[in-house]
Amino acid sequence: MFIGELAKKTNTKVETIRYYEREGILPEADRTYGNYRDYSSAHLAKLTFIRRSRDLGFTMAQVRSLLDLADDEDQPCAGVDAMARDHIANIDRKIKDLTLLRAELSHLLDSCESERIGECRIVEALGERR
Amino acid sequence: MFIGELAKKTNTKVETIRYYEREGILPEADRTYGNYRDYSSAHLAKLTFIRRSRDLGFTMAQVRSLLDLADDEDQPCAGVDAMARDHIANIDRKIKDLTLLRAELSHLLDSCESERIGECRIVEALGERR
DNA sequence: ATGCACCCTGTAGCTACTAAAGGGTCAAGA
DNA sequence: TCTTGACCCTTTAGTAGCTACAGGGTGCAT
Repeated sequence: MFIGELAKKTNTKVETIRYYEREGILPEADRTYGNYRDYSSAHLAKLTFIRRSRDLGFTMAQVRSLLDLADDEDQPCAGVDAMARDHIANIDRKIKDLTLLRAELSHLLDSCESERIGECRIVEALGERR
Repeated sequence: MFIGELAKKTNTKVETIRYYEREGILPEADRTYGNYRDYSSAHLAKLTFIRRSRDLGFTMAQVRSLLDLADDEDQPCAGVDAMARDHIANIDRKIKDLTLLRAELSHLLDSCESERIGECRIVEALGERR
């Protein structure tokens, strides 16, 4: 299968696939006589894994670790489990920060009732030293 | 005031301040005889505004718009108000996405009870068939 | 005069792609 | 057979928002 087909099947841009190859996260494909990359179903599986993981918010470094862990069949599941837990903790932190942010912004909005920027509380509040 | 002091007061890295100047978002400072940047309290106020806005998750482009809006004292507050509302909508989207993500990951975790990676449901679920 | 903290410019690196320039390959249709 | 058009190739540079050097100069206290 050529790169365009693989791209379609995994919902990935062609350039991104070549980028993954350059980065060494996706193994190099065989080449046809005309120098086209020729992918196997193993490539399809691995790229699917990578994309799913990235979609879930894992960084490239984390995906690399996941792939390393997954490559050793006899390793305990615990490593993968730990990474997932860690990632959930990160997500929780982000959600908390965003929620605080939202409250602050919405508070600012409540205080914006004047007609001119000169009296705008939002502008004031953003420039104040705290 | 020299750049180091401004950096301390605004909790900003020195390099970041110079970057803001290069980007044209913070006006150039006067220079001393020895070519040191010499900042005024107007710079302090503007940088504080920029940093607060960035902390609230506004992009550089948005901060630029906010500054433009704020610079015209007679403009109605509505522009700033609209940007804040828009930003809140973005934040709500992000929170929603992260919450979904968290649910998915936590679901994966529940299914991880085997001893070996070979049977790890997380790895399977992510796309790797072994 | 010497040490040290601070400042300067310029350049390159980071993440995870994305785009574009300038070309080659291949199958189908006229 | 020739041409068209979709696909592929490599290389390079761009994105956001900083951050980190390298290789120097400045200013002040001892």
